[in-house]
Amino acid sequence: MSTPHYHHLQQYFSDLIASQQLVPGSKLPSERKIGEQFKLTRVTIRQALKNLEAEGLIYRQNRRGWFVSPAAVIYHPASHLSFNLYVTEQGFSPSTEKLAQQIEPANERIAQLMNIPVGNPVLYLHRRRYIDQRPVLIEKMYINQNLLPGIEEEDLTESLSQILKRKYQQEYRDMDLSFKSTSLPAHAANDLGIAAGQPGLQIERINYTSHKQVLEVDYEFWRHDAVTINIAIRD
Amino acid sequence: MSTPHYHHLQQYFSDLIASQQLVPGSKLPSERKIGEQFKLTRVTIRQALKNLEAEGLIYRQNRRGWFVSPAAVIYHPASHLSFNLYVTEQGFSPSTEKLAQQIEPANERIAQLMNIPVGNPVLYLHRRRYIDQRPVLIEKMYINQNLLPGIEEEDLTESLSQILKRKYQQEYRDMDLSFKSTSLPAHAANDLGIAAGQPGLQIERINYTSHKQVLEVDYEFWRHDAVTINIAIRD
DNA sequence: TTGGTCAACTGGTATATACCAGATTGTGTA
DNA sequence: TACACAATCTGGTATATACCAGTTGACCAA
Repeated sequence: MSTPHYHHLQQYFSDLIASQQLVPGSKLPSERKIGEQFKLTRVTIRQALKNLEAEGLIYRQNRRGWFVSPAAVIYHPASHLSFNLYVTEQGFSPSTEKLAQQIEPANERIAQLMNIPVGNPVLYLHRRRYIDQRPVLIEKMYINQNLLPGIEEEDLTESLSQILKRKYQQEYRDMDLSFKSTSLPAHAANDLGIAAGQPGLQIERINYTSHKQVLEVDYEFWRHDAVTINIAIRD
Repeated sequence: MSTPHYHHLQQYFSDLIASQQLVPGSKLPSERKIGEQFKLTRVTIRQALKNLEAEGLIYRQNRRGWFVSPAAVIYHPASHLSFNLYVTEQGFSPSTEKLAQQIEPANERIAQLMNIPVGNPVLYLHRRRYIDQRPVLIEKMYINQNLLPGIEEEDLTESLSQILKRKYQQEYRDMDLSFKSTSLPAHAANDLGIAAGQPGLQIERINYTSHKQVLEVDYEFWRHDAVTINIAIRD
């Protein structure tokens, strides 16, 4: 067994995608069909498909099939551009869905960051964001409502940075970012409609006002194949 | 089948690790042993182990076994600290191995970035870096030797930033960073001694001199469980 | 003590098979 | 035409089994 069978399969689909005989969004044949064609069992085929998934070339929808991944969007956090803006600029179609919005008592971490007592109310916002109808990102944010009175009355499917600018004459400035490549936790995988344990990218983002106060703490859970992060460091 | 069997197994090992009954570096029982204990087949066990691997809790060494992952090191690219420094500061023991060093003709991308003709010589450096004896990172760098005459005579297992400072009175300043969570390409997986297709983090880094010239282009391939990236954006 | 050989052990790859649960599709009825 | 329902298709989970290819450790010979 010089090179394993699944490797040939990987190469086969990889080539089809590279040569655009399979275009983003199109459906692969079912695992059983591929099995007939290549005389391989589903175990072997799934190994190949999972590897392609890890490469970011394909993705699956539960019990619907495997699909070719669209190109990843480039996320440039330092630019302070909103999701809607940078996704649109790159030729994709963004949308946002609010899954939950409520006033919550601050947990320890949030309280410490926002310099408020533990248990004080913060605005919790839970959103799902799409690129071309594909759910790619779950956001869970904690907003310092002391700094943004009345924020909970806004349409929070809108871009937050827009609301900040329009209503509060504030802009995002300093931020702390933390990235970790790891599988998606069950809650995020569920929200994205994918099996738990699939690879993902987790981001923690802390946004500050121009007066060094914590405006918002943001946890993002991305499909790993949906995004590339670019940052320019300028001293 | 309310919750799948592999999920119980995952929880079991996850708990053992969280409660430190299994400490970083220690070996899990073999897949067959686990199978006997839990009356499950290897297929099911491997599903659980692969999920734990994706979470970053365990990793494998080819035909040696599964091991508990050490804590991830925090990489703070904007700090300009060398690998040796930040790894040491976090209580780990770094080491570096030079895999290749040669003068190479610049490819299109490198040439364009460095503003030199395609095919002009650049210094190519290929290193493997370890944390506590575990290979975690493959580096492939292209160095603008026009800006650093004689660089090829230095000990290039050393920190490059040290050499820059000592020999050339230069320091890292501006840089462009690009992150992508994807599986490791075959060459990097090989160099890390792991099976191709395992999850990883790819970084492209372009380092500039204080005069906006490209000093070095760096491709990094990290084990995904070995690193968390932190960046502070300050306008 | 050193070096080599070999058996046992490990994960890696693969076949064949089965049943489950959600998604889709087609059909027949109201 | 609109709806309900059943058949079918899809990936998800799992068993049982087999052989391959590096790794390790024990043992023996030089």
